[in-house]
Amino acid sequence: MSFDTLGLNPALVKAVADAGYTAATEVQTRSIPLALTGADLMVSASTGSGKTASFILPALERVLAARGDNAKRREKGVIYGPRVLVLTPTRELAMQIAKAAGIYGRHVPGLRVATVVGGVPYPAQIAALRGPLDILISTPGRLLDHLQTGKAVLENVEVLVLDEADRMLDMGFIDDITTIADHVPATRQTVMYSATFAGHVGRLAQNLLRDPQRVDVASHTDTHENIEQRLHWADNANHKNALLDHLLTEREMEQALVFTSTQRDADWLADRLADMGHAVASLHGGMPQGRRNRVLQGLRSRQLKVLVATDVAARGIDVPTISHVINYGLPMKAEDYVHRIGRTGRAGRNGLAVTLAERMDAGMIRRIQQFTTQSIPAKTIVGLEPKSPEPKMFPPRAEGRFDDRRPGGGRPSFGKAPGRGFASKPFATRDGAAPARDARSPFDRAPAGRSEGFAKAPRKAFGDKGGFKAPRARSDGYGR
DNA sequence: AAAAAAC
Repeated sequence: MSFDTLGLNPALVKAVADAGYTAATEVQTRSIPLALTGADLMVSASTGSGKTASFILPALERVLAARGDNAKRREKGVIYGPRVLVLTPTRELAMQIAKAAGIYGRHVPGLRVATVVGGVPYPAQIAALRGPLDILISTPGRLLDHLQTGKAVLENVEVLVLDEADRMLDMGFIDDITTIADHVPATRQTVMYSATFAGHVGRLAQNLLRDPQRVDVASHTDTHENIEQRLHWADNANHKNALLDHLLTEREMEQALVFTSTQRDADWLADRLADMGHAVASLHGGMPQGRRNRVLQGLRSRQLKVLVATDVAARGIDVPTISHVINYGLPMKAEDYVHRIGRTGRAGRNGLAVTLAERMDAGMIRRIQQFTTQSIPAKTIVGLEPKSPEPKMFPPRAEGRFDDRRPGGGRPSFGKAPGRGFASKPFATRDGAAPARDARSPFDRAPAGRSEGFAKAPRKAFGDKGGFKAPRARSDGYGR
């Protein structure tokens, strides 16, 4: 559906068109008209579904509608605080949403958007909170800090948006969110986004929302239709490294996001890859915020080809040129796998999500397959086949939608064109391991001409790699 | 046993 039928101000429709979007996504089509009525909303939408615009556009609509009030508000010399407050779990997400607000709000005269997140100096934030403000995007901790010191005023908030509510609860923000919500007028509109509304999130919704409308666009069992998933079994860390290097030097590799399980592994792996000549940096919560910002900027500007990150990057990061997501270390929760792979295949592009697993990871692989009710097809790369037999995997329990969607059995493998699925062998048994070089996939082309180990030719490296320490667990001395 | 987030 087109944006101009959603009831949005032409200034917003124009900004959306300027940004290159023609059609609204499902979550936008369904939630924007509801949001414009002022109703409370519970929205479950998968990552990359255009979620941010679905709450930023109605927020901007409200800002536009209130333009007349602003002169009055500014005159009085009183701190009014924002009209719209958005809470997000991570700092990067907050800044990304702020950027989107700037883009969609470019034709909104005098729009003021501010972010309040941890890890950055206070004075600029305090100044921003004091000035006239339309939209405030914040992580809970720092905002609560400002509330306690009286620097943040939320008594004129009209719209409260909770993005990634399930994640914020996972991170222990329940009390912070409740306290912040207590500072916001009860007459507000509240919009809550979450992958699920079961358990704690549902209870929080009950406490914060009034007669909410529900918009269910996607569940975790839905396929990312434009993301091809693959599994490579590796004998050991050495083998995993060789597979990784192969993937990173594929011709189709535009930019890769490589996930590790720990901060230490992220630094370590980025350091090794830099030594190999990759334009790489790491990203994790243990890094100073300034450097986190620079790294993300390096990824966006495409100075970086490879980003090695912890799950801080699992949600929200929206960089359309990420062609590969590689799970070098598995996530701790199956749910996080779904968020990780959603970092590729964005803005209508195709993406490849490759999981490198050792035998000890078989349990997690099984849980992921169970969670998504899909199996991840196991593949091999010529010259890099695992020497030990693959773990025996059992098919995930097929639930309703799984069968409903593909009556013939099997899942689409890449894109939507017929005949691309692996219809006859939907499960990753040893027999089901398909040849790696499958010419039907855009990611499968002729071998790069190298069968093992890392590339030796030095290429351009990115950023510093200070503070690197080899992890004790890695005594196998791969590579060199 | 991880990561994230306030100082």
